[in-house]
Amino acid sequence: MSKEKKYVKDITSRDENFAQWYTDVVREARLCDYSAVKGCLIYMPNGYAIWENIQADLDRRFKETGVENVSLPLLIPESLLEKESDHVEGFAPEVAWVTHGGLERLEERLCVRPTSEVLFCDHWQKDVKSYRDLPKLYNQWNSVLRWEKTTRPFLRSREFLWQEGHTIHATAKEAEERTQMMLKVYYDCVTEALAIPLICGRKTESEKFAGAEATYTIEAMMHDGKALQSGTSHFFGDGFAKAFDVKFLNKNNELEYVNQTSWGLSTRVIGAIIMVHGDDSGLVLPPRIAPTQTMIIPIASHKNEVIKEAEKLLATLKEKGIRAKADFSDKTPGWKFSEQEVLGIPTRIEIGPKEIENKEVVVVRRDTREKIKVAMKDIETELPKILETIQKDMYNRAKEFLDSHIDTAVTMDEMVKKFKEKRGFIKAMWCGDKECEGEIKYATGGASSRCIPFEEEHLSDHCIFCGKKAKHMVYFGKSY
RNA sequence: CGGGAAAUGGCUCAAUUUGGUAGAGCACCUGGUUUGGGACCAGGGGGUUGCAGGUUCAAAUCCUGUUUUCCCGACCA
Repeated sequence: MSKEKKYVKDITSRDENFAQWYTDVVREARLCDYSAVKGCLIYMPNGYAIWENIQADLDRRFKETGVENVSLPLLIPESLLEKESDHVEGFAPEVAWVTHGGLERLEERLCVRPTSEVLFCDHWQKDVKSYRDLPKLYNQWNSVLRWEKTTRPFLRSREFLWQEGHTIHATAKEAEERTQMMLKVYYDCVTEALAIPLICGRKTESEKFAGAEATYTIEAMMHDGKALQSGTSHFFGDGFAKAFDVKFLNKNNELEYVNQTSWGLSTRVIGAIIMVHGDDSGLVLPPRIAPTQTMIIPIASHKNEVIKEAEKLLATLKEKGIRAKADFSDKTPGWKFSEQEVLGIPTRIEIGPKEIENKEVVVVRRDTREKIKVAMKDIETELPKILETIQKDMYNRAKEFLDSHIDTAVTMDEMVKKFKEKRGFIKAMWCGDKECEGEIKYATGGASSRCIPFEEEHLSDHCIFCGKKAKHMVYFGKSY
């Protein structure tokens, strides 16, 4: 990988300085720009279009499970935020406040939503009367604000775009099922559309969401071996319902509290796409969510014949539903090749006098740079196949990377040594104690528990830190 | 939030050490020649140096504050 030929200048080598490489790719691919306020991003067309495609894919999946979209306000009165104590405690350090309306000081300050559980509860408290009103399966696409200290484009910003789903149910069982169902939706979307392999499972007590009974997560591994929590789904039981008095009459005419869930996935996954698939030439986008799937590059584009053929090709591909563009500018072909690569466009099609003569085109894959000659008449059926192959190959390569960077450890010495020598995750047994979790993090220089997988392996009988009886197998890793 | 670095045209940087009124390459615009891995020639437009104060005859340069960015750490549903 380190010998990888660099076709694009101005991007730091990935293995030389991963953090700088990330920043360079974001800038060179023109995904976002900084604004006057720290941590508040300008999503530029290239970046926003990726998000729109992720939205479209997820939204479709949500609706298939009966979810409806709604829109709740931006502001939350302080008194409302304070109703659920764990929740406030968790979010208090990172909320921003509106204190004035015009020139006058407000009687009660308003927080800019860091998440909207309390707003949904407040609404449902009034709206829900009977078991016939349940379940409510709501989602909103919006942005939220969390006053982070350290910010990085997409990975951790103060304002970020996401969707937050909120549901209430008559029974805990139904809510718990919904929690896992939505995690599965995330898993399917991220693995299928974003070609990012995942591990998933339950968060430990100390890592779960403020106010939740259980938090489930999908975790991806970046190229530097660090974990990125890419989506979470929470089961609340009736904790919020009790705090907000959200009750309904069941069939026996008895008042009961509802059971609640919430789940979110943010523009952070764009960071994951960059760090899982990108290389030293820039972005590499999975075909399914790439805003442009193929860039037609006419060669010797001053020739009428070439332009005419390229235009015909463009029309044919668009007709077929492929997101195709053509670059008819007077830049040189070499420039256009580099541009296609920086932007991560999955394929380019080279078409020049030679191709026209032979009634063929050259398709070049972004991920492997493989050149494929395709007969002109077959391109509309061949290109979709090539795009599908790229999608699969990208997933498989990332999966291979993930699998080969997961190790196991039975003793602390072994774990510390392995974290020092190799990037990635380490599976280990754990007694369930918060203290051991903290000690492991300290001893390894920052590896936290990522999740307790749904299917645990038995590596030993004892907790890796304290040696007491092990309760769970946990994935540990350094994270973003 | 701590430690370090930085902020000069869209980008990368020079001029800062030793104060003297901002320069280059790339990008952009016009015309021409080019066109198979970031083309070439000629001409042109664009910045008072992140912001606010201070010192000085004079500040990109020195001082103070502040904002933003980057790197490392802490924190982070």
